[in-house]
Amino acid sequence: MEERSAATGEVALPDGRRLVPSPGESAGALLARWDPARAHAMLAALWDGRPVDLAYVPGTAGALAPLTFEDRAGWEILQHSSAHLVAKGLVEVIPEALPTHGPPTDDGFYYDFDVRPLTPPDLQAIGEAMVRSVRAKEPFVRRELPREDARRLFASNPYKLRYIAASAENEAISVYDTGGFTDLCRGPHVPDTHWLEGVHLLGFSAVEPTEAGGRPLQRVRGVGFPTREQLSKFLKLREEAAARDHRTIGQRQELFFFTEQAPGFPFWLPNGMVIVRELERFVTEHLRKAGYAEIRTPLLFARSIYETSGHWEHYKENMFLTRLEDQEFGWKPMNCPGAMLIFGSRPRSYRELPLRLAEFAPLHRLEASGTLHGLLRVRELVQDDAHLFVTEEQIEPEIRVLLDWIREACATFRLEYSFELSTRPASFLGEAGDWDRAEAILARLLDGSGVPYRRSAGEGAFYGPKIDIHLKDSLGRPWQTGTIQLDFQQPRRFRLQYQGADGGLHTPAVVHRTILGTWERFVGILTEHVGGRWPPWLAPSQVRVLPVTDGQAGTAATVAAELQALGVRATAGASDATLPKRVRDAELERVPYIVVVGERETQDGSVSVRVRGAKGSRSMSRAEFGAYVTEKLRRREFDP
RNA sequence: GCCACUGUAGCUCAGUCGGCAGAGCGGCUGAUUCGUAAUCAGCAGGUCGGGGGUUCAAGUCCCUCCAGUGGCUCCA
Repeated sequence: MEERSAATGEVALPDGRRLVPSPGESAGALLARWDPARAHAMLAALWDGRPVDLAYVPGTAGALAPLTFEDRAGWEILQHSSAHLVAKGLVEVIPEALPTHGPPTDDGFYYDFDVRPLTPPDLQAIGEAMVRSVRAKEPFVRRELPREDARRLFASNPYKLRYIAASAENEAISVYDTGGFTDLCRGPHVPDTHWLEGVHLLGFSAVEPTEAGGRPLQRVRGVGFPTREQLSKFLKLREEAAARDHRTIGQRQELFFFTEQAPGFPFWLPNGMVIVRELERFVTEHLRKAGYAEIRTPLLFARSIYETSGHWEHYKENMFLTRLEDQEFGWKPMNCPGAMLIFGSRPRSYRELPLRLAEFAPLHRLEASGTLHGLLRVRELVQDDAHLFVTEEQIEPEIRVLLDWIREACATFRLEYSFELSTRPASFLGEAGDWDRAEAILARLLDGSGVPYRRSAGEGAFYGPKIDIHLKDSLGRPWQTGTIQLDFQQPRRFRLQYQGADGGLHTPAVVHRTILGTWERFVGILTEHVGGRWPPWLAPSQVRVLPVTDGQAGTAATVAAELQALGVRATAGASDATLPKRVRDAELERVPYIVVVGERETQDGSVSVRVRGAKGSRSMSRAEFGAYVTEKLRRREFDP
């Protein structure tokens, strides 16, 4: 806590200095007096921990601190001010538009309007209006109004009236004027529109109406920077991110493709399949060590199975259904029913627990057409799935192992991840008490793991709470991959039992879990993460052996064959183009190792190796190179 | 599913006012035999997303369906 000065009107600053404001001196003026060198970067202030405008005049003693774009709070203020600028521009272009609200988000801001559907020319015109406002350097001026005046001011805007009605009786109603545009707002704001020089509109879309029966609102999204240089940097980063898009790389590297005739159903091409199989091997090796057994269960089940599992009631809309001889069947959207049936197929003993059953089967989910997104959201997918049938005591140690394994796996891929704890949804199976218990267990495990996590109330699966792992794509959008779900409901519904040491019959708990999630989404994320530069162990083509001329075609074939015998994916290239051209092709393919053999190498049994990402080439013996590569592959090293 | 936008050669894209469908890359053929990010020449390749309409004439205008993109909703 900031120490309050006893002396009336004395203002404490972050470095411990105290200043006495002259009458009417604003926070901005005080801060400029305190630190003139940094004054230009200050866009707002904290007064006793509360964000205020620089124009705010502190009447009493208190603590004052500057806010800049570098501070999260300052960043948000600039985003929010940018939203105001959008509203000003949009109302200039479409005077009958009703602004609703325009908050900052994780990565920018938006402003929602009740207005006819927008068009690209609208956006263009709005942008131009915003630029005019920025050039005019219009100040954000705060006014506080009596409620009645505020109601009159916004009489034509029911959304703003609702905010006024919802605000606390004792709260001042404040509005901000910006070059003739007035918006209801708590503030604070940047001093003037010139601060918004680096604002950039990202697009617009319809959003669901805030209330039933209302018409959809139009959302304009954007991001703000205090300077054009910072905006340019951002745009450049985005451009680079677009080049890493897995859909682009997947096409270039021939990893997968989609066709209009099967929307949302990926075709894995030979190169992509190499990656999937390597990932499968990576996970399967772990399963063997960690005491899992593998199973294979049907892709189709009669409706009654889903009625038992609860999917019929809670997931039917997302299922592909089909009729077989007058009976309704559904393609399985998850592997759990099959695992439940196997557990229940004969009497079980506590000695068999924990029973860990893994199944990598194709799953079908009828995702809405508008949500499909390359490999990141598909309708047919394969999870690295397993179900752990456990006693109550085994829950914690089993999940702890899973959390460790997730950390280890992410380290292998150098992926940054975050955990999310999702709790009981509105539509759930079983008793609230079971849920509380399960949620408490997961929370305790996460707390104990020391990894920060987010809590999402109401986001759990219908049968239990879960810990989700989130990975981000190249544009920073988060995607759920791995998941750990604790389920007391399905075992009960399937009447699963085991005989305990006490001779009695007990119902096991089930941990549903995936580590990488699905091959589809994981390969998609990983493609963007590595930008198509696959770690050698995953690279579809690991070594390209190039002869300098036809004369060394035999040498190239021999070298490639030697490497293949070591289990390396090596191919000998032809000499159908100039060497620089063939090197270029292999570089663009992101092959980790390009080996050149010419006359010299043929003579002395060496190879000239070009390692992806390294400058130049180096010479080594064939045996040395073979050992080098196989060691890289064995250790699953990230860099070649 | 909702809103907006987009769909032309394998890929990236041009195609003006409605008037003969184009380029680069890739592919194929030939020449070149090349020392670490593009050798040269020639050739092939198109139901202009599908269907319907307007028109003497449609890649271009209108309707409709499909798919994709960005959001929303939903979710691994």
